[in-house]
Amino acid sequence: MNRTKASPSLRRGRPVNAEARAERRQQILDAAHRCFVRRGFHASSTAEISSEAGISVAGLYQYFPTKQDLVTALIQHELEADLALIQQLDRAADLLEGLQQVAMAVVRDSRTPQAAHLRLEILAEAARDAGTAKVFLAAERRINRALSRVIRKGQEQGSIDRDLDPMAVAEHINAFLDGAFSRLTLPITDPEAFVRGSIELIRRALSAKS
Amino acid sequence: MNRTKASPSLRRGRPVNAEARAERRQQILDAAHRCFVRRGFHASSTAEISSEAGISVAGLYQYFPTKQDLVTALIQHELEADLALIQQLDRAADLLEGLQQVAMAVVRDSRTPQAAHLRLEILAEAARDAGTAKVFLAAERRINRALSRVIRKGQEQGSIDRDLDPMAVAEHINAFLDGAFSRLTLPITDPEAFVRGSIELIRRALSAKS
Amino acid sequence: MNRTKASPSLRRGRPVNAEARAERRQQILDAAHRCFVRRGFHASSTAEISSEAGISVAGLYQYFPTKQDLVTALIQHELEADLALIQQLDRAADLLEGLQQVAMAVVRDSRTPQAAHLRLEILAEAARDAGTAKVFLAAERRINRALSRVIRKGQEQGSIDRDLDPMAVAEHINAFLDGAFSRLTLPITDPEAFVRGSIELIRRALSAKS
Amino acid sequence: MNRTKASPSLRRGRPVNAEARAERRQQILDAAHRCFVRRGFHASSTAEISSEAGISVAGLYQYFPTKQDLVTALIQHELEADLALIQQLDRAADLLEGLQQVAMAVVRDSRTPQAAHLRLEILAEAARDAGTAKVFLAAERRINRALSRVIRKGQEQGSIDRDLDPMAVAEHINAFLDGAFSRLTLPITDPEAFVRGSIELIRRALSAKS
DNA sequence: GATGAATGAGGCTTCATTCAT
DNA sequence: CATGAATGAAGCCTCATTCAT
Repeated sequence: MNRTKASPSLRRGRPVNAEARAERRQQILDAAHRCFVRRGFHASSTAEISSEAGISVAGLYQYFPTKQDLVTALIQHELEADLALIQQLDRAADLLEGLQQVAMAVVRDSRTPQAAHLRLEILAEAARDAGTAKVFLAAERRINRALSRVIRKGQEQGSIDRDLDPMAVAEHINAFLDGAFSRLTLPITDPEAFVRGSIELIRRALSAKS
Repeated sequence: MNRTKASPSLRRGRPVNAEARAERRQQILDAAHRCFVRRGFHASSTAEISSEAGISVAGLYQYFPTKQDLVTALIQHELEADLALIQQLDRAADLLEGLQQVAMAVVRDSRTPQAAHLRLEILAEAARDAGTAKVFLAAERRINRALSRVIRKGQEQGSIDRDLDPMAVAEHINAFLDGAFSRLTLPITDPEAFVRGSIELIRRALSAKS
Repeated sequence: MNRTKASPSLRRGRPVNAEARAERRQQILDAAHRCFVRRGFHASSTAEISSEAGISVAGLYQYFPTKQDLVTALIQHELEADLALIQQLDRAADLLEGLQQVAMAVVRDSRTPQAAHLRLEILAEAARDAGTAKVFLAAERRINRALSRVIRKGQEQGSIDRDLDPMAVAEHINAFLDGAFSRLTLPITDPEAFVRGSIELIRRALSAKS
Repeated sequence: MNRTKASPSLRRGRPVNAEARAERRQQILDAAHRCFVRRGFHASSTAEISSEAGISVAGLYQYFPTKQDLVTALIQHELEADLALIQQLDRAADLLEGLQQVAMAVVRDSRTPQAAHLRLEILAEAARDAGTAKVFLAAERRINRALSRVIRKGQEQGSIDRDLDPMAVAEHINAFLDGAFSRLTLPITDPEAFVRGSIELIRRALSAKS
């Protein structure tokens, strides 16, 4: 009866296959990523995802008790990747320079249209589902805080207008970038030029008046 | 030549009631709007939509031969409403003033969160489906042209920097506004302040340097 | 209330549009024929049939109160055509010669595969539905009687064995021909040779022993 | 090379129970058989079939991914049974004697009207659907080859005319028997006498001239 | 008489999920 | 732990049929 849960205290060290488990979990998340990017959250079936992950459907349910849980986990995973991206800006001397560099790297990445699509799916899911909205806003706050730190640095250097409220500006830039990003899902003529223009407008908006 | 259409007065049987048909069609689109806003395109079933429209499922299919057709029609309808919104700017003396006014009116409208959600669904659907992307881009071009006209007016008045390319700026503003708009689907503290901030940043980006 | 049926005695001669009605009816039967041949009875929808007939669906229901009625009418029509075919044999001097001629004419007709398909649909429908079976057997009896007359003529001429029972032979030939006919629906190599062989075997079966 | 299939004993999870699967599959085919005989292929719904098989509709789809696949499988199953029937003739010393015996056994079997009905459904489906036609013709060829072997044996014994082409005769007999068989779906007076007459005619057609 | 408009019932198929092995 | 097997509920769509015009 209590065999499966028997005396965890008797197990020394970390559970035997925690590593393999985490690996499998990631494998599923990757497969889900590919599926969601291809067809969206709702149009991707558990069968499709598990097949893409090279696992049985029932197996999937041992890692995510619900499809919604899988969706949520993937969203969280994705949002963390976004945070990592923003944190790259910290390394750049100048916010706008850094933004430019990161943005150009992103726009040149062939996987960006898919990433942009996924971002839209996430925004839409947050609009539909209050739970997702909460998760999204929590991640958003961390990102904005990171971004505002870089902005403040820019203000100290003088490249960004000191009158601007760093946190508010962070929120707006974030939103703006989402808008610009959403265009990268579409077959537009010159994505690179488009992104360059976006960055340039942001620069104009933030730069200290003479 | 006109044999098949000759003498419509001779047409036997019950005449087509174009008016009632158009009305019913709109009634369905309205119901679909409500459903799509509530749950998104894919999670809304034809049963749900037709029930909301006060019609049978089979009846729905006399107006839209496919669920995707209904989705597309609704998207087109929505995009046209967006165009109308942009055209309101023409009436304002100044682009930025006009933008401010329209934006404030929008943010105060209680239906805006839903409209914003629908906008996200449309963007996501465009990312998924090439046909929708085409429809979207076509509408986008019309909107951008209208917006660029207003921008040019601003440049002539001197309120907008003459070095900026009106069409490119229109594209970016449009994208930026989408990003800002997407935040209105979320339970943020002060939407009005947020939008005001967005407009202010756009003003800074566009305004002629002293 | 009794307007539609009002005083038929007051109408002189035949009802006003009996002719037009019969024409329309035939027009529908022809359309149904084309549809049934293409997809069978059950897979052909009233919408498809009426569209093929250039009429509204509701219009169809004024001529055939039920789809099954239409099917039955078409079966009857088809069976009568079969009877007419058999009666052509009467004109030939010799049964086997006549059979040969009719069969060759049939096998060379490009519409024969379709006719053969329809014949199979009719047989299958008769196997499913007792009502159709009755209709079918009634027509069969008339055909067999006609055929047996020709056979008797052949016996009198000496070309057919006098020991054979004309009616029984008619039944068997009829069934045999159905079997041979059913092969003409399939993409076989040389239909004409096949039919020739069939007739030849029948000839051997019937011919008087030396 | 055999990496993916390596060491089946290492396969994790519940092992496939091939036996139970085959049994269930047959159980479904039997149920489908009953339904198809009752109402034909197109009028039998998946709900009806699965209910008759004591399985859920979704369960049905684990064994046959499509209704058409089920139909095709059943057709194939049926055609193989026909082949087995023909192969019984091999055991008889004389073709015509054997034919007589098999035919009498068939006509006395109470399930024959149903089998005959199914045969008609198959022929009709082959006329409708090119894929089925191909399957049908392939089976037909095997049957004809088996039949022609028996015929050749008859020719060697002298009971069958040596001038006849065994393969051609096989084709015709097969077709003729289909025609005769089709009559067994109908409420005719004396099926046994009818079949006896059919065999007698075939005997006359094949027997060596004195 | 003929058509447009509407609909309940039902068709095939897929889904997320469970459970014994 | 992982899989095979099963399923109720639901999804989209089509059908034969009716009825007001």
